[in-house]
Amino acid sequence: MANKRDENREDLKKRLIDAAEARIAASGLRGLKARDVTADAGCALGALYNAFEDLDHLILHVNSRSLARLGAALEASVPQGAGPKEVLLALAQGYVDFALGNYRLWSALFNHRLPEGVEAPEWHRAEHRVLIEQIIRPLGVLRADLDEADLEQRAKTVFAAVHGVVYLALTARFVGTPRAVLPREVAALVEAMMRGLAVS
Amino acid sequence: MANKRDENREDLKKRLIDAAEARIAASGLRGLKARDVTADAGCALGALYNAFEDLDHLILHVNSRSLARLGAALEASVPQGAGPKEVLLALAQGYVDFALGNYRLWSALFNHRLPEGVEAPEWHRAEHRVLIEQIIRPLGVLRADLDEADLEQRAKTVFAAVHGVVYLALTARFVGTPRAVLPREVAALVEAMMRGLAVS
DNA sequence: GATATATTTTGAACGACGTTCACGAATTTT
DNA sequence: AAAATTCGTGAACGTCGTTCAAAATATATC
Repeated sequence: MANKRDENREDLKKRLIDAAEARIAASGLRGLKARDVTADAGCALGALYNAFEDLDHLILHVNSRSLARLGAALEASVPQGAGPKEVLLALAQGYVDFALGNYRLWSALFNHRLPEGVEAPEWHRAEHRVLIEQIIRPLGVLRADLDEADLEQRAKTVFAAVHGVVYLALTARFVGTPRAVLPREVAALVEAMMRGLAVS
Repeated sequence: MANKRDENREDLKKRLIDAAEARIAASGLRGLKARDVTADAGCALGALYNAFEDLDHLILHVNSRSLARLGAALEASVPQGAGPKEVLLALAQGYVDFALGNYRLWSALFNHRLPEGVEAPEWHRAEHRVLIEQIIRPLGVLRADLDEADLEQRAKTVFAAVHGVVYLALTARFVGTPRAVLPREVAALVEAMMRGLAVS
């Protein structure tokens, strides 16, 4: 059997991702240290570089999990048999709730940067589709005139607008919305966008 | 005269900020190294810590300059004697242009983080007002029903929404809008927001 | 203007960090 | 069971931000 190796390998990877996820959730991307993670995972410092290309790629795997959880949370937040406006409002509030409830992991999703010139692997880029996937259908109902490509582009814009409000509220201490009024402001934004979109 | 000291001090500070600004503009926040900056400024490594509390506070001063330039750019982008909608559209496009034309300095504005628990000084937080200052008046015309506090809050939301689209387009390679369609999408967003806002 | 005092400049040294690598242990193949 | 391959190990390296004692310079005092 040539798979004791693979088993151990996969097991180590999982332990490392678990440990990294816990560290990020507890103290943010900045609090993630190779020595801590490997100690938590019960392996030597160098073993990390056997399992992953480097620390950045370990973070990519943590972010991969977060995107899956976010996708599931958004799906669960959509009410059954509701109109497009209710769906979009519910998605936005679901996004706010996820960001508030998983602040450091959500923040790692958008604050992590690979070194200049290094591109994220395609499998990871594809995972970001959950961010706009659920927006497309209800938006398509409001904007039956747009073709598929324009619709997808407009969904990205709608997501980015909501994300911008949430992001500045939670991470940029300067022009940010206080947390208490964040749900209200996001709702106002989505409602305004929908009213505006539906007409044109 | 007790000010040869102060003169030298201010001169060194200026040289350090100049050097840091050039380094950030050339290679981003990540490319900013204490040894490079002090070499560029023509002083010893330790002198940086005499002039500023640490590297983070030097970056704060670079960001301070960027905010001033951004404020001036936004002011210049507003057409004379135009209606509120034209003003808001022009401000948004001015913001896009500034971000595109000063990418790394603009990006430093939002990607720089102080260590956990350290707050930016009040003078610097106040400088961020340029981001919403010009939005308030035209928005107040569209929403005469809002009181001052709500108006300011709504202006932050409008800024954050536009910023979100620009930010994801320029820095998040995943769900980002291609640069070519960014002006169009920002215009669509602002128009939709205004139509929606004007009604409610 | 000379001496004393206060401040600043200097760069070697420190500790933290990500990453590498030669070696020994473990696993797979023959 | 021996040979070959792969993996785990942790000391060592280079880079970084930051500190600090000594040297240099500026100010204050007479």
